[in-house]
Amino acid sequence: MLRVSKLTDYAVVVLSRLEAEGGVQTAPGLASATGLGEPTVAKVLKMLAQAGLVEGLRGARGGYRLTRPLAQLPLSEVIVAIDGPIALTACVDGGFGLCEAEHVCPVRGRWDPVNAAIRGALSAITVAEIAAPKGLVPTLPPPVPVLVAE
Amino acid sequence: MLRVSKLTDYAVVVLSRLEAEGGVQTAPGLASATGLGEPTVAKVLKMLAQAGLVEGLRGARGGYRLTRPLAQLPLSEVIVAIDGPIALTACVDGGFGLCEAEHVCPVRGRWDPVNAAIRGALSAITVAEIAAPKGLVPTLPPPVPVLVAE
DNA sequence: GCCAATCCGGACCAGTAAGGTCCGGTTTCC
DNA sequence: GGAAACCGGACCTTACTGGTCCGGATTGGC
Repeated sequence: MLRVSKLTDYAVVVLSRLEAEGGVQTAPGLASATGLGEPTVAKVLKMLAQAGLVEGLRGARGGYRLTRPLAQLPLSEVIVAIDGPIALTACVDGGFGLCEAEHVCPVRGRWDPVNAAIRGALSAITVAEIAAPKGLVPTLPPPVPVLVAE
Repeated sequence: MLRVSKLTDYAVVVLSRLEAEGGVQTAPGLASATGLGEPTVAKVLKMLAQAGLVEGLRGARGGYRLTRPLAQLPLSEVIVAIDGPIALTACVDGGFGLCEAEHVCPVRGRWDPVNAAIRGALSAITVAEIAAPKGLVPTLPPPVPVLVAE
C-alpha cells in the first residue's frame, strides 16, 4: 500500500507527452504516442480537465492543451486530481470525529501533521522533474536478461 | 487513494497504548483496552513483532513489550512493517525497468525522488508525536450533532 | 446545412487486494 | 499436567481499482 493509482502514473506520462509535443493534441493521438489504451488515456484526460490541469477543446479539431508548463505544476495537484484528496487515513481531515461509531472508534491518532508533511513533500516536486529530466527516453537499451532473484 | 491501511492506524493506537501502560501486555488485554477486535489486534501485534518493533513473550504470563520508546520510533518503520516498502508506484524501486512488458510500458517516470521525499517526511515524524501528544484522550466530549453538509 | 471528429458524462464489469476471522501448533508459567 | 498466551498460517467476504463502452453535446469542414 501507500500507492498512488496507476492512473496517476499514466497522467504523468500523458502530461509529459503533452508538453513535449506542445499545442493541442487529441486523446487518440496521445494514446498512440504513449502506447496506452485509448479509453484509458481519455479517462485520464477527462479527470485532468475537470481539475483544470489541462483544457479540453471540443468539436472537430479539438483536443487537449496544457494550462500551465509542467515546471509550475506540483505533483500533488496531479495526485489530488486523480486519486482524490491526500489523506492517509479514512477518518481524518475535518476531523469532527464523526466516524460511524465515534464513541467506539479508538483511533484518536493525530494524522493531520502526517498528511501535511506528505502534502508538503509532494508540493515541492513538479511534474517536470519526474516526467523526463531531459527529453523523452521512450525505450531503454534492452538489459541483459540476467536471472532475477525472487 | 494514497492511503495507509487501517492496520497501520491500529498499529499506532496499539503502540500508543503499549507505551501508556508500560511493561508487558497481552493481545486480548490490548484489544479490550483499545476497543478493537481481538483477532485484529493479534494480527497487528504479530506483524509488529516480525518487524522487531515489539517483542513477543510466549507462554502463560506472556504478552508484548516495546523494544523502543515511541519517541525513537519513526512512523515510516510502522508503515513499512504493516504496509510493506514505501513505493508509490508498482514498477519502481530497483528500477531495471523489468515490468512484464518493458518495451511496451511507456511509464518511464522517475518516481524514485518522490519515494525518497515521502520516506524522508515519514521518517521525520515519530509515533509518539501522532499517538497522543499529552496523555490519552479516549473520548471526546460529544459534539453537538449539527447538520453535516454532504 | 449536413457530416464527421472530438470531447463529455456517466454506467458497466472483471480482477485484485484489503479487512477481518479462525484454527492447529508451540511455548511457558502455575 | 493444564491453562494462558504467542506463532504461523489459511480462509472468506467486501470494496475498490483498472479498464471498457455507450449515448449525448459541441465544433469545424465540405
